[in-house]
Amino acid sequence: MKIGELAKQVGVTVETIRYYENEALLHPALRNPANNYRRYDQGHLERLIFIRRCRTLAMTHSEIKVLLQARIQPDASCETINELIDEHIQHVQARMAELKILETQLIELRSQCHAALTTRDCGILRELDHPTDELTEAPLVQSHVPGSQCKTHRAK
Amino acid sequence: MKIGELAKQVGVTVETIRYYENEALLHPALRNPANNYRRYDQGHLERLIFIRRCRTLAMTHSEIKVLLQARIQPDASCETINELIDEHIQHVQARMAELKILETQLIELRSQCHAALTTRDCGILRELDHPTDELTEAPLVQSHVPGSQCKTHRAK
DNA sequence: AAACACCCTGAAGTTGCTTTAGGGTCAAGC
DNA sequence: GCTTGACCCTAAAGCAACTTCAGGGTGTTT
Repeated sequence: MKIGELAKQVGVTVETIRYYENEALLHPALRNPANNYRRYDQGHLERLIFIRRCRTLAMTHSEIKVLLQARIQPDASCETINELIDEHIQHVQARMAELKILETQLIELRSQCHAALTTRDCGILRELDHPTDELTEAPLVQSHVPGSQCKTHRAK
Repeated sequence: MKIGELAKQVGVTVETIRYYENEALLHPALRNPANNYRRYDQGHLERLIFIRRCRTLAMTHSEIKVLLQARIQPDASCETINELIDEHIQHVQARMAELKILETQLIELRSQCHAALTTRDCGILRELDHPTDELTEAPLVQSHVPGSQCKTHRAK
């Protein structure tokens, strides 16, 4: 099948597929010598689905590469896989803990101003300017809580 | 003071300070004509601390610009600020909800394999290959739960 | 005068894609 | 035979918030 059809079946854009080939997540497709179009088979399809499932689980490309490697070595031990997933769970949990702290701080901050005053009297700005306490030694967290704005582009 | 001292006082790297100037978060510093070194005053220091406090609350640069703007307009209404913080809190909460789902899925996945088997028999790979159920329509979440690996580079 | 800490600029790297620019291919309809 | 529109190709740039690198001055000490 051609790249567009593969994209539709898996629910990604063709750009993503080409990108994965560049990243060596997908094996380079065979090309139709006549027009240089990529040609995909069932193996590509299954591998791409696997990759996408890993991505929905928020794994990085390098993590996915480890799993892909394990996937084609049926006699190897799966200990690596277990460890990878365990670590990944810990990442997620650590991240949630950070966000929980962040939420608490933001709610506290928000409570400093309820009425619509002038900025001169706004407790929020005041707090940001002259931190009273707990916000002081917070972990520096990734901006704007990435992921929440994620677009889940599906091929149309 | 010179850039290195400012960096030390606030706890960021000098690169970050120069970057903020480029981003127009910080006003361009005056330069020492003799050697072109940047020269900072108390105003810069306070503004930088303000920015860093916003960053620890995971605000984006554009959000911070709004707050910085409000900060120097004491007679304006602070409604914008309240709305900004409210939206920001919602982002954080949405992100946490996503991660909670992710965690559930990962734990479920992990439960497929307890012993160290060969990959051939590993329930995790099997699950990733042939999704049984719930993982199927998950939201696509940012990779590797960004922020958890954050280094909080402090000037030394 | 060498050593070392500190300053400068500009560009590239990070992550996982998306978007843009510029250009071929192919099937259908006129 | 030619246009139209859908689909394919590559390479490069953009996004966020920095970090890192390359290459080169400055300033103080020994």
